[in-house]
Amino acid sequence: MKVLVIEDDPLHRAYLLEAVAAALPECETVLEAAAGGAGEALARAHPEAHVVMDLQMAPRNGIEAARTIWRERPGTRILFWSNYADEAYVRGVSRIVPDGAAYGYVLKSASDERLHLALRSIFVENQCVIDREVRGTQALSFGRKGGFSEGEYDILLDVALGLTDRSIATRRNLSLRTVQNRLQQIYEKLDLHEGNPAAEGTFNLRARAVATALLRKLLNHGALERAEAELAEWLRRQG
Amino acid sequence: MKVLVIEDDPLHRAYLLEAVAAALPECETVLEAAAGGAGEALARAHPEAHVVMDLQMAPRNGIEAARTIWRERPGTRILFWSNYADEAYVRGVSRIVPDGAAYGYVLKSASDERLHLALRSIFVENQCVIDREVRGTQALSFGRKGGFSEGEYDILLDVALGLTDRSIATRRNLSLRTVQNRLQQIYEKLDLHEGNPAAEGTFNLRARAVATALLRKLLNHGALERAEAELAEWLRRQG
DNA sequence: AGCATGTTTGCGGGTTCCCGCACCCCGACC
DNA sequence: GGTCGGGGTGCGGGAACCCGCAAACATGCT
Repeated sequence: MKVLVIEDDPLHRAYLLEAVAAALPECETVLEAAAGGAGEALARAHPEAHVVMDLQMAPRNGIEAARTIWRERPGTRILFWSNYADEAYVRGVSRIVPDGAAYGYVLKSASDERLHLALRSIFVENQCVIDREVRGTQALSFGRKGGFSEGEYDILLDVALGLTDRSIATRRNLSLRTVQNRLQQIYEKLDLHEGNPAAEGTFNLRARAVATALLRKLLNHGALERAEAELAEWLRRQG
Repeated sequence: MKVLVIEDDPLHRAYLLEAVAAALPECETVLEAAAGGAGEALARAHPEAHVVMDLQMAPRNGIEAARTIWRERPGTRILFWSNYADEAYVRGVSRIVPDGAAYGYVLKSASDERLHLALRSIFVENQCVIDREVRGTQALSFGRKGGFSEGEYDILLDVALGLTDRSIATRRNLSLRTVQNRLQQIYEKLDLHEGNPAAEGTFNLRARAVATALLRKLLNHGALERAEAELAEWLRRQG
């Protein structure tokens, strides 16, 4: 068995190497990479290696790296080991996981035993392991409780990027009025109206929506960067 | 000499404790706290202790903790040890440092020697130490190169929070037209016009400004949270 | 004083945005 | 077949926003 560790923080990387060695004695080679790009290259060179990686890395995001790895070999088992359970991360991961692939999501604040257990469950038993806290935000995200549908989330991203209603409409192949309708639903789900009683008119709803989404960690810097890259691509194609 | 270490990541905290012990043999007591609130309490109990702390902590931000510590004892020497040199962090720190106080800003990616040197310079020699990279964003922030003035930055924050032009005006005691003028300058400094050739009208400038500020790390989650808290306070006072 | 520079404010118009109302389409269920 | 609910669409009005123009106003320099 081979395991590839991708983590930019040297202390955390050392801790991970130790944890892998302790939890997986049957693992004969442990590879390490300090950045997303290097990790992708190593994964390409070792097609049978399982992966455990951080999500928050600069300059190449963990989600980007995971996406290219999974695109090249959809069966790879990946354990994400992250500091946060932000909805933006959770949603970003579940967006890119291929059908039937085993993966895990463990918080860095978890105990050593949790991490060891997750390592064995995924890489030996081929079983998905999602931390309880992460499950929480997952349920909150996809359940009825003010959860955003895929389409609504896309439009929220477009708004956060600063697109006009009209350009969102052409980009998503919708009518202008439909875009505005969805915005209405987004405002509703973000409780932009209920929160403030007499504070009517003090807020620009469009900007306020982005602010509350950021404060609730529904959006974060990584998600914005990815969306910005896609937008630039689309703009280029558009001419 | 006493040193108080405030850092939520256990691995990093252990590393810091070791570094302090190695670099400052004259330090007889090392206190440690795993959160901002606990750090403030310990600082209150040990008025002569110097502080070395992380900036990015949940739930109580490092800047918040530093502010209350400095408010209670403005002479305290604080070394900030952070992962990032985001303009939002740098600006946040220089906003709260009292006149004449010695402080330092060292990146976690710095070498052991750099950290040791900084520890001795600040706590023994009473000298400010700012990492080269951090100095870079500092110069970029306050120089002529598209740097934002204090007032412009405030308005950028208000816009990011989703306030209306009118409410910004009343909050900052300005005319509505002045607010819009400053917004114009902000759009200019953010290159919202130059960047896109024929992409006229595809962007909502107000939202686009927030997006690019976030992407350039001029704003980040912590800054937004602080601004949101201040806004809530102002709204309550307003009635 | 005289002048230059930069900031603040008012006015007006063109555009975008917010949102209520009504219509259409289509799958679901009786 | 009927009808019912949800999502997409068009129309229209009121508000907010973007921005050019010009008049005050402060400030600093000669």
